[in-house]
Amino acid sequence: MDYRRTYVRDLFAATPGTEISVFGWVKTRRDSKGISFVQVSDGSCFRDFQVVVPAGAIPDAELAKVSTGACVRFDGTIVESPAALQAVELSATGLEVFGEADPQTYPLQKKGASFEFLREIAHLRARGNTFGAVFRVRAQAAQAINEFFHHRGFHYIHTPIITASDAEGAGAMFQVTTALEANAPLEAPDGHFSYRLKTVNPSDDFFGRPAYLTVSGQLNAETLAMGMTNVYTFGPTFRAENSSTSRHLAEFWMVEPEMAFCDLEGDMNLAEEFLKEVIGNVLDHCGDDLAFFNQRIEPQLLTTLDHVVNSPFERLTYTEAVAMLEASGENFEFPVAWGIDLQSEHERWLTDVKVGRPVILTDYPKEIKAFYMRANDDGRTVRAMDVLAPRIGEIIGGSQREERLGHLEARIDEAGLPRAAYSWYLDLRRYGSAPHAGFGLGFERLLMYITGMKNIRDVIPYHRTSGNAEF
RNA sequence: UGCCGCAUAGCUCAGUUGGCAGAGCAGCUGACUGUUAAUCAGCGGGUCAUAGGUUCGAGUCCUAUUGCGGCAGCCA
Repeated sequence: MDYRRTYVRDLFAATPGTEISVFGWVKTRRDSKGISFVQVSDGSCFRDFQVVVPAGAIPDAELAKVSTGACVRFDGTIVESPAALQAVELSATGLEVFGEADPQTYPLQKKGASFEFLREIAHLRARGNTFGAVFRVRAQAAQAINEFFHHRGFHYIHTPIITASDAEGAGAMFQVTTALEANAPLEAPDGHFSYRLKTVNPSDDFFGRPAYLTVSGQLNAETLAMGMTNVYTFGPTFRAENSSTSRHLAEFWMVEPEMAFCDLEGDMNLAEEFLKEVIGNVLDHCGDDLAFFNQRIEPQLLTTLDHVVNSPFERLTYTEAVAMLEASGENFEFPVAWGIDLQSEHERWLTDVKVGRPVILTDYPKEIKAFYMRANDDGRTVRAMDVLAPRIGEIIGGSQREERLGHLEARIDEAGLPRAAYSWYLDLRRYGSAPHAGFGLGFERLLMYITGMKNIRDVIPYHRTSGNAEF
């Protein structure tokens, strides 16, 4: 056995008469008198391949093991199929069952299960249509992201997962420590365990100081952009927010480009090109998977994605957006006024009702944005941008960074943050500072947009949320 | 964290005013020479989430707990 063999995705174009083997997992078996049909899937593509077992070709006792979920190899000959749904099929002469799946206990069935139930058996859900498609699209989108940046001369960098910056302002953080130890074994019979404190002195902790899981690679990425010009990170990110919504995870993947010699217009141009190219790439490479999502998950999916790829994004300032919301006549739960942070309902009205495609909002009030965003001359707004997408809301958040030392120090002071903790970040402005900009894109939110999946927990193999670290 | 909703067979769900626990699919047994979530016949399958309470009687009403989901906040 070797990875170099013919996969299911290639079998549909196999020449009749070819002797070949099909490796995979059984979706269904249909029996008629003297003949059986077995659908075999190996995850290489959306479709599964039909194997025909003629009368007497395989002993009944062996064929009986071929049930939904079993792992098998069928040997045989490619033949033209007399039926309409496939051009060719495998006429089986031999069978090896690698692993049976007891039909009495195997939890998956050919009829659909709810996504909530499948989350409980996440270790088995990659075998189904939906999650096979989700994870193929995920792989293709990740590939497309790397290609997008590679073709534009961006360097792929790796920023630290563990950080000592404790005040980046991007959200609650997970502390990383060896000072705490679980007392009882995790498999304690009563299911309870407690913690023991090994030290109360930070200097005795592993890093000699408080340390956390990163909430953003941006500040580190800026340091590499100030020397390599165009860089990006693509890696895991952590938020300890106790948020239980369909679009938040405690562990998620984020794409963060950072560009020297770039302003907010350049940043917006990159974000728009990025979304169009990555979505276009997935449209080109995952047609069967997207057709499935369009048919079973989100009826307008393909229309929407084509529209995104082919039409310009709407660009509005925060001030213009607030004026539109105020003139909308809508009765919002949270009233609109200049200076407020836009609520989900406001963003949804702008994207889904007013514009109908992605919207880029810029120049937010400085009070509701992070300290590192570049101040505008009006004294009250900053060069921030959010890309809002219909259905899912904010998908990208970015800004032109404050490159002027004095302005940045003032903002750090205003925010009540300790300058000393940012000495290395301030050094970038002290020595050879440059105008620069970048953004962060939530990879899972992009996948929700591309697949039409409604819950972010269903576009990542194993979701981590508050109260859930299963598998 | 707040508000709301849900919890009945392996899965998806019905269950009327409080009165014998139901269906489809899956499973098992059989039928059918080419099926496409095959079809047809038969069979088995339940601590109605947990703990209390009201009642002659609770899947159904009340309380608490647990789990799951939705929305909001936080954000990507």
